[in-house]
Formats: sequence, structure tokens, C-alpha cells
Amino acid sequence: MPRSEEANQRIREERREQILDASILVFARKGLAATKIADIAEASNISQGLIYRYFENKEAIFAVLMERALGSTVLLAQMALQQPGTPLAKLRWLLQQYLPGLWEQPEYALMVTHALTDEAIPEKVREPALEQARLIMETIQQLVIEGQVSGEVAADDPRVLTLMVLACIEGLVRAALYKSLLPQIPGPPDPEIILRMLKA
Amino acid sequence: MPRSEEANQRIREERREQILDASILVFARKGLAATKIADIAEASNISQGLIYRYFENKEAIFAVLMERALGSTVLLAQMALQQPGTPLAKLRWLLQQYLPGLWEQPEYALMVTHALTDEAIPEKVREPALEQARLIMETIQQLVIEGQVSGEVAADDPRVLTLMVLACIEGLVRAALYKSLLPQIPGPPDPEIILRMLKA
Amino acid sequence: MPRSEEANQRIREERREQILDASILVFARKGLAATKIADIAEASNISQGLIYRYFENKEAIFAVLMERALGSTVLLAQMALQQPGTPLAKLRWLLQQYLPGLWEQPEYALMVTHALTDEAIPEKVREPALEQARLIMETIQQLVIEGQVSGEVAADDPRVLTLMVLACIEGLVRAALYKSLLPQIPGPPDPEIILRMLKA
Amino acid sequence: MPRSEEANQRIREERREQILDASILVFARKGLAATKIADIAEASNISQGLIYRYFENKEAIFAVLMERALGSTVLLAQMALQQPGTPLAKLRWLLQQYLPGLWEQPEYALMVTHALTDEAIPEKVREPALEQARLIMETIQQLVIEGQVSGEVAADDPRVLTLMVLACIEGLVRAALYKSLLPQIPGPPDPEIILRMLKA
DNA sequence: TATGAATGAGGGTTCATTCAT
DNA sequence: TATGAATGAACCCTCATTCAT
Repeated sequence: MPRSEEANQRIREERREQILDASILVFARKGLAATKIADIAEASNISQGLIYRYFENKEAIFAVLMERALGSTVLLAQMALQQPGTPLAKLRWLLQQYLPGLWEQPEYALMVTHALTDEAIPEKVREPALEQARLIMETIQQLVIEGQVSGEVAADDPRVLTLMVLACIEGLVRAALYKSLLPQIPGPPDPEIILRMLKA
Repeated sequence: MPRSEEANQRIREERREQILDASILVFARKGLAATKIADIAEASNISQGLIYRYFENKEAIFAVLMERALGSTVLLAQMALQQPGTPLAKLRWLLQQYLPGLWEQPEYALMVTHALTDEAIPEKVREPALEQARLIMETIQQLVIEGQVSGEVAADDPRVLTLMVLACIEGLVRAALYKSLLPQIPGPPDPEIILRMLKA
Repeated sequence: MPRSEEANQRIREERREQILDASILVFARKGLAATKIADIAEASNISQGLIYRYFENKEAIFAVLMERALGSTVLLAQMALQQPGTPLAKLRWLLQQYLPGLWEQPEYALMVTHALTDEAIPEKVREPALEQARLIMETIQQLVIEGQVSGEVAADDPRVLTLMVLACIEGLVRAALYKSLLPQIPGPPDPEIILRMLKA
Repeated sequence: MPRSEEANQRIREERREQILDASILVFARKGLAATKIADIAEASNISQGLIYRYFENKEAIFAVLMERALGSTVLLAQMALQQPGTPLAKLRWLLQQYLPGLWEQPEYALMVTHALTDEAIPEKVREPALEQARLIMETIQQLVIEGQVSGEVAADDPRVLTLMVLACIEGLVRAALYKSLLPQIPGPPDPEIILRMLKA
């Protein structure tokens, strides 16, 4: 007697997540090119062949993960602009939302940073990541400039300040990743420390 | 008529550099795994076969570049400790030495950051990079702690402050790499901005 | 409540035919190697797994179809020899029996011709097809020779004449198959036209 | 010291032919799908990998062979129309040109007939073959009709007569292929025998 | 009986590396 | 020294076949 349709549906859902969950770990640690389908299969306790019933190919898995990684971030940037308070307060809010997630699960963010610099990643997957980076940058730069107008933010070149904030975030992603390698690094950093760079 | 011994020697030296110079660009943009020997051959205007007269294999090229990348940095960290002035002044000196190079030729630094997280990179090449990262971290942390003792540096968890400085540097590497992608990013940032994070 | 034994039997019979009917179409159009079990499953509106309850494997389906294809032809050849009239009349009778079936359902014959030349087809399935081809050839050749003795048939090399008749038949199989591709091809050809080749 | 450019050129030329010559035999006997690259590699005494320096993939080899197969035939059909004499004489000329080649090297023609019926063959390769078949058919049909007008050719449905001639040719291709399997089949048949089908 | 999820062997293709010149 | 043809191991992916339900 065949399995019920819902049962199949559920199995399919499960397997898909199983593959994605395993993939993100492997991709984050090895990158797209060095990750073998065999690695993913092993990490997800699934045969190699089965992976192809759920995803067209390796890139497709990567692309889905990338989409997930990007989705929330863009939203967050938009919400930041609509927070109450001074520009710096908005920026603080953004970092408060963003950093803990980064710290706890840096894998997604790492994939994005990879995609930004790795030319071996297919254009189709890379382009949205670049687009998102640009958007975040513009959001932060806007807040920096507003902060300078209101006198909250130091009078350095706003592009440089923006760059430093971004650099800090990106750097954190990697730091988070080897938090297991390095000894006793505590929780995610207080956004305030980053904001000090901006203070007048 | 055979070439003179010195001429040969000089040619060998030239070729070797030619390969290394080309490789660093490709590795930085594609990563170790995605870089094909054919890519390197093309970028260095040399036949594939010849590369193997100068390097044992792809990893060996990567390893040499890694060594170069690490060499100067460790030295720099040691020198920083011997600079005159306050801990913060020493740190400033370190950043002043380090950032311009990063900005102008971020490729080497990028390789190092790659090596720190990319498990696909052979242990043999990776380990020294991790070692160096630890060393630099210790140097910075030492200066941070000394700065806190002298009251120059804010009283946050020194490990966090150290992490932030490192994160900033690492992030900059990537920013430097896509400075061509993003519009009109000016020169390397003033170290002072980074140091503000630390200021009491 | 279990189904009655006969009902089961009937279902099994039906399914088996369902599979065979679908397979012949697919095999004829794609050949053995390029035909996927998935193709057959889809064409017969049956799940892939179920096919294996009725046939051991893909080759087994092919073999059964081949058997069917061969069965009637051999019989027909034997009957031809026992027809009344001159050798040419016997040959005419054979073609009259054979051509309409070929024209209407060329798929079986096509499988046979495939099997004759396609070395990728398992020896076990191929051998009977070759055997049958030989038999038919002998039958025709016998009639040709008899016809030459009686003066009915032209005095060319009897092997060549035999070959031509066979070639004609084989070629017709293919023509029949793409009768849908080419415009307004009428019904099966009059055997008389073929026989003209033989006429003295 | 590197090989001279011409030497390389020659080697490349040779290898390419080596692969094509071997492929035609394998393809003709196994068909596209059942032919493994390993088969071709073995038949051409070349490593599997090398094949991909000369052809993009398996289909590409097949396509080149198909092109060769088609090229001469179309030309021949055009020339037939310009021959002197009656329609039947023109047809005789065509067969005289065509049959010996078919008989001696039936592999190319076999590929074409495969392509006509095998849906597993890529549209891109198949379409030209169908086109050519149509062209040849039109040529023959034209001559048949002209022959009927002049009274040379029997008054049967010209489409049927055309079909029979084509069938004969196609069937011969296959017969030629197993001329090694069947005993003592002599040389290519006299075109006159085929033409008898048409005679009034 | 029937389904379709799951497996794994095998085939196509790539690419690091070697070799003949 | 230098080239690029040649090899073969390894990887991606397909698909015949099995298995749990």
C-alpha cells in the first residue's frame, strides 16, 4: 500500500531541510567549489543520488541558501530607517537586531561575504548578494550622513565611516566562525563599541 | 649553444615571480579550489606544463604566497611592541604600517583570511595562518590590556575589544577588494577611526 | 477484505499488457538504451516500482516484445511455402499477409531491425532476431530460385534479388514509422510493385 | 624544446580523424545512447580525457559525423537533376553514384537512418537529417512524376513508387551492415533491379 | 497491489599532473 | 627552458533497481 500523499509531502519537506541544513555548514567551511556533493550527502545522512531529487545541482542548493541569507537582511535595513530617534539610535537598533544572529549562526552571513568576493560563484547567485550589500551600505551611509548633519557623528568622510562599520560587521562574521577555535570568546559584541567609531 | 648558468638562473627567478604574481590575483578572486592551473597559466602567460618546473603542485604555489603574506605581518607585530609611547600609540603605529598595504594590495591578506576559515585548505598551509592570527591577536590584546591599565582604553572586555579591532581589519580587506566594484571609495581609512572604538 | 484470486489475476494481466503496449511505442522511438524505465512508467500510467513486479528488468520487457515480434513472422514464412500456385504467387501471398501489418503497426518490426544491427542489445535477445532474419531470407531465396527455374523470375544473382526484397521490406518499416512526419503518404504499397523487381 | 606549431597542427588533425573514424563504427553499431565515451576512447586508442580536447561532448562527435554524412548526398541529388537523358536515366545515375558508397561504407548512412527515427537524438542533429530525407524524396518523386508523364514509369501512385525506392535504399544500408554476418553476399546491387519497380 | 522515496553503480566530463618533443 | 598533447583519477549527475509503507 502506498504512502499517503501527506506523508510523502512531509518526508519531502524534511529531506529538503535536512539537505539545506547540512549544506550551509559545509559551504560555510569549504566554499562552493571545494564542497563535494559527497560531503553534503554525508553531512545530511542521505545518498548522493537523492540530493538530485530535491535540487537540480550543487549551485541550486547554494542559491537557495543565499536567498535565505539575503531575505531578512534587506528587510531589516528598511525597518531601521523607520525606527524612532536619532540617526545613531537607528543605527544602534540595526546592529542590535543584526549582530546576535550573526554571532549565533554566522554561516549564512559568511556565504554572503564569500559571494561578494568569489568570482567562481555563478553570476546569477552573486548578483543579488552584491545588490544587497549595496543596499545595506546605502542605508548605513544615509544614517551616517544624517548623523553628521545633526552633529551626532564625527565629521570624517562619510564613505569611510560607512565602510568601517561594514568592515566591522563583515569581520565579525569570520570571528564568529572561529569562535570555537579561539579561546573563550564571549557573546556578540555590544553595538556601542562599533558606534564609538562614529561618535563626534 | 647553452645559455649561461646565470642567465638561466635569472630566467628561473623571473618565471617564478611571474607565476606567483599572477597566482595571487587569481587565488584572491576565486579561492584555492576554484582556481585551475589553466587559470594561473593563462594569467602568467606561461604554459601549464612549465608551472610544474617551478612548483610541485597547485598547493605549493598557494603555500609560498601564504608564507609571504604571513612573513611581514608577524615582524610588524613584534616591532609594534617596541615602539615608543603609550599602548594606544603603539597600536596606532601598527595600524599605520598595516592598513595602507592592505588597502593597496589586499590580495595577500585576503588569502590569509580565506585560510582561516576555509577547511578545504590543506592543514599544512592553514596552520601557520592560524598561528599568525593568534599571534597578532595576542599582540593587540596585550596592548589593549596595557591601555586599560593606563586608563587610555575603555573598560570593556578586552577580548571583545581585541576582536573588534581584528574584525575591522579583516573586514577592510574585503572592502578593499571590491573597492573597484563600489563607487568612489577613497583611500585607506585613518587608523584613528578604528582606535576610537577603544577610547575610554 | 482481500481481492478474489481471479480478480487479482485479471489485474495482473491487464497491467502487464499496459506496460507492454506502452513500451513498444517508447522502444520503437528511442531504442533500448535511450529508453528510461521512467519513460515506460509514464507512458503506461504506472509507477516505476510496479514495473518490477511484472518484469525483472528493462531488458526483460524488451525480450518479451521481441518474442512477440518474431512469433508470427516465422509462422508466416512457413505457410507461404505451402500456398498453392507458382513461386511468385507464394511470395505475393507472403507480402500480402505481411505488409499491411507492417504498415499499421511498424513498431514491432522496427524493434527487430534494430536488434539486427544494434550491438548494444543483449546477445540473448538479439540472437533469435538474427535467426529469424536468416530464416525469412532463406524462404524468400528459395522461392526466388524456384521462380528462376520456372522462368518467372529474372536471371540475376538470386542472393541479390533476395536481398532487394528484404531491403524493401526493411526500408518500408522505417517509412511507415515516419508516415506521420511526411505528408499524405497513402496506405501500404501494393506487393506487386516489389515483385516487379523480380520479374523476368 | 616545444613541438613546432605545424607538428601540433598535424597531431591535432590526426587525433580528430582518429576519433571520428572510430566513432562512426561504434555509433553505427550501438547507436548514440548506448555508445559510451569509453567505447570511443578504446576504439580510437586514446584516453577518455583527450576526447574532450577535440570535441565538446559525445553529441558533438555525433553531430560532426552527421554533417559529413549529409553533405555529399544533397549535392548528389542536385546533380542528378542536371544529368542528360530521360528521368529514369537520371535516377539510374543517382543510384549508380549512391549505392556503391552505401555498400562499402554503410555506417554513415546508417547514422542518418537512425537519426530519422530515433527521438533520443537531439533535435539539433536530427532536424538536418529529416530535412535531407525530405529533399532526396522530393528529388526522386520529381523524377518519378516526370517519368510517368513521359510514359517511362508505371502509372502507380507516384508517392508510393517514391517510397519504395527510398525504402529499398534504406533497407540496403542495413543489409550492407550485416553483409559480414550473412554468408557470401556479393557486391552492391545493380541499380537496374530497383528501377524495375518503376518500369511501365 | 501500488507508490514513490531511497540507493548506488556507472557514465560523462573536468582538470591536475606527466610526458614527448 | 618551454610547450601543449596526453593521461587518469575524481567528481557531478543519471537512472536502473530496491525498499518502506
